[in-house]
Amino acid sequence: MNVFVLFEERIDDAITALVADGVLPEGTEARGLTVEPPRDPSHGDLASNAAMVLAKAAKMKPRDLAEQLAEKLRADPDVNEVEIAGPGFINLRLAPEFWRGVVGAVLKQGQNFGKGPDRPGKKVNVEYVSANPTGPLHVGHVRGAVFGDALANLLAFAGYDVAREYYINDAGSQIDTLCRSAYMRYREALGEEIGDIPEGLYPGDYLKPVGEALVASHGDALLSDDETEWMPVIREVSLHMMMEMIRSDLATLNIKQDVFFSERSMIQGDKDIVAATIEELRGKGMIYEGRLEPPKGTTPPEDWEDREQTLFRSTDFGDDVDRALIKSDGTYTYFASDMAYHHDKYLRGFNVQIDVWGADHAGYIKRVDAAIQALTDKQAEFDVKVCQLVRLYRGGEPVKMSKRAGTFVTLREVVDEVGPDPVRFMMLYRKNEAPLDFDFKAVTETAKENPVFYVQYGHARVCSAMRNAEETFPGIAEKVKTVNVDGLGQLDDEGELGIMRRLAAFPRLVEAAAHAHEPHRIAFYLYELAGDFHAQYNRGKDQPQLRFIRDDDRDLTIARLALVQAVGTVLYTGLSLLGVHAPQEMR
RNA sequence: GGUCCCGUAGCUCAGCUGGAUAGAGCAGCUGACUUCUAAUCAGCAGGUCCCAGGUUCGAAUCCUGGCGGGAUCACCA
Repeated sequence: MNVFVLFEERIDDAITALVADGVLPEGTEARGLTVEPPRDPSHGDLASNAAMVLAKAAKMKPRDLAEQLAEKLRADPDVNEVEIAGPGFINLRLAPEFWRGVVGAVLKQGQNFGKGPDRPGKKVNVEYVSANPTGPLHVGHVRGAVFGDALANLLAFAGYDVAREYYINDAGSQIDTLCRSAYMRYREALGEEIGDIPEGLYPGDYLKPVGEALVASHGDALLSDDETEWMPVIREVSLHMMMEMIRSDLATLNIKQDVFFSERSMIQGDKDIVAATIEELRGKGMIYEGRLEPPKGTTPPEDWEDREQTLFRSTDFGDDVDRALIKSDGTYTYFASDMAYHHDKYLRGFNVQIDVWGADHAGYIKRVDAAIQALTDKQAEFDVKVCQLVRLYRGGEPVKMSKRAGTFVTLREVVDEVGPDPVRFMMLYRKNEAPLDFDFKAVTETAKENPVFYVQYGHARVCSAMRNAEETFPGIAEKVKTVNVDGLGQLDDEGELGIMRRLAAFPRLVEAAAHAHEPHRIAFYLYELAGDFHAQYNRGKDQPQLRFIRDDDRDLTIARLALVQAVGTVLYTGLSLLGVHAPQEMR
C-alpha cells in the first residue's frame, strides 16, 4: 500500500466528481498532479498541488478550485482535516486510525511491505563489476560492485524482472599480457630463477598459483620459445583461475551475479556476432570507411597513425566523433565487441539496460548509447550509472596507494579489516556520482555518526525489546503478530504517529529510488527511521508512560510492540536491499 | 580545447526527478542520562543553495552563459 498513490487516486476521483458537477470542464485531466509529504509536518500529512496544476484549464483561481476539491475530500472517512494553504496547496491530515492501519499492514505483509507490483514488459539487465580478469579485485571495484548489487536488489523488489550480469573482457591484448605473466610464474614454478617480472607484465604474486597449477597439470611440456604453442593452454587455465579468484572476492561481499558473459565467446569457433553486428549496422547505412582527426587538446598518442578505417556513425546519435571498429591488425576494437554485447543483451529480451561504470569510463557513455540506439531503433532504454572515486582514510589520514608501485588496496583487504556490512552500507551512503570518503576506523565505530552502526543497532534494539517483553509477558510475541487495528487504538503519542508516517513512506521511497536507480536513498531513509525509533525509545527515560514495555498494561505493551516490530521489519527489509546484515543483538 | 560529474551551514553530505519558513551528522554552546540492552536524547546557534540571466503561479532542483574543482580524450581496456 502506498499512501501517496492511494490519495492521488482519491483526488482523481474528486476531480471526476467535479467534472460531473459541471465545476470543471469535460475532459479535465490532472497532469502533473502530485501527492507528497509536506516538508513542514505542521502542514499536515499529505500535500497536493492538484488545484494549482488544474487552475489554468479550469479558468479558476487555484484557491477557489482547492476549496471545491477540499469539499469532496472532507467526505473521506480517512481524512480528518483539509486545509487550503499558500498559493493553493491542499493539505490533508489523516485520521490516526489510518496510520495505525499502516502498522497492521507492515505486520501482515512482513518483508513484502513496500514491494512493488509486477511490471510486465520491463526486463532489466544490470551489468556491474565486469573487471578485467587479470588480477584480484581492488578497492576501485568495490563501489560499483556494491552499487550494482544493491540496485539489482532494489529493482527486483520494486517489481522488475532483473538479471545481474558480469561482462568478462577476455579477448583483448591484456589477456596476452596476463598469459605472458603467468608463463613467467610457470617457469618460476619449474625452478627457474626469473628475477624481476619485466616491465609491462603483471608482477603480482597472485599469479604464482597459476604457474604452480600449470606445472601440476602439464609438467615442463609447455616450455617453448614459441608463444603460440603455450598461449592457448595458459590462457584457458589463467582465465579460469582469475575468474575463480574474482568470484570468491565477490562472495566475501555477498555480491551475486547470474550471468558471466564472455567477450571471447562472441567470436569463438565459426560464429562471429561482432561481425554480424557490424554488418547489421552497415545495412542501416551507419558504417563507412574513413579517416579520423587526431585527438584535440591533448598530445596525440605517439603511435597515432592516420589511416582509413571502418567507422561507426556515432555522431548521428550525439557522440563527439565517429568510432573505429577494427584495429590495424584486423582484430576488433573493444568498442566493437561492446556494441555486439549490448546488442546481444537486447536480443535476449532486455529492453532496459543499466551499466555500472567507474568514473574513468564516463567518456565512453555516448558511443555505447549511440550503438544501442542504432541497433535497437531506439527501442531500448539505456542508463549508465557512473560511480565516482573512493578515497581511503584511516583515522582521518589518507591511505597511501600507488598504482605504479603496485601497492593498490584489494577488495579482500578492505573486507578483512572492517567486515562486509560497513563496506556495503558506506558504499551506498552517498549518491553514486559524488566522490566518497571511506575511513577504515570511522566505519567500525559504535556511535551515531557511524550510520551503519546506528541503523543496525536500531534493528538489534527492536529484537531486544521483543525479548524483554517476552520475559515480562510470556507469549506476547504471538499476540503482537496478530494484533488488529482496534488493538492499536492506544498508539496516540505524537512520536509514535511520526514513526507510523515514516513507515508509510517506505513503499513510495522504494518506488522512487528504483525509478531513479538510486539505492542510496534507501540507506538515508533507514538512518532516519532508526533515528525516529531511537528517539522514541529514549523518550521513555524521561516519560516512563511512553516505554514500549509497560509491566502494568499488557494491551498497551502489545500495541507498542506492534509498532516496534513494524520498525524492525522495515529496517530488516531495507538492510536486505542494501545487502547488509540485520543483527539480533550488538555485542 | 571538447565532453561528463561536482559546487548547499565552519567540515562531510541529504534534499524524494519544480512546491510552502532549505535538512541531517560532525565540530561549537545549553540541558538530561545509576537505562524497557549501554555505545544516547532534547534544545540553541549556524545559509548570498558558486555567480548572472531565463522558463512559471512557484527554481537549490529545469534551460542558457560564466566561475571554481575533479575525471576523461586512443586502433588501450
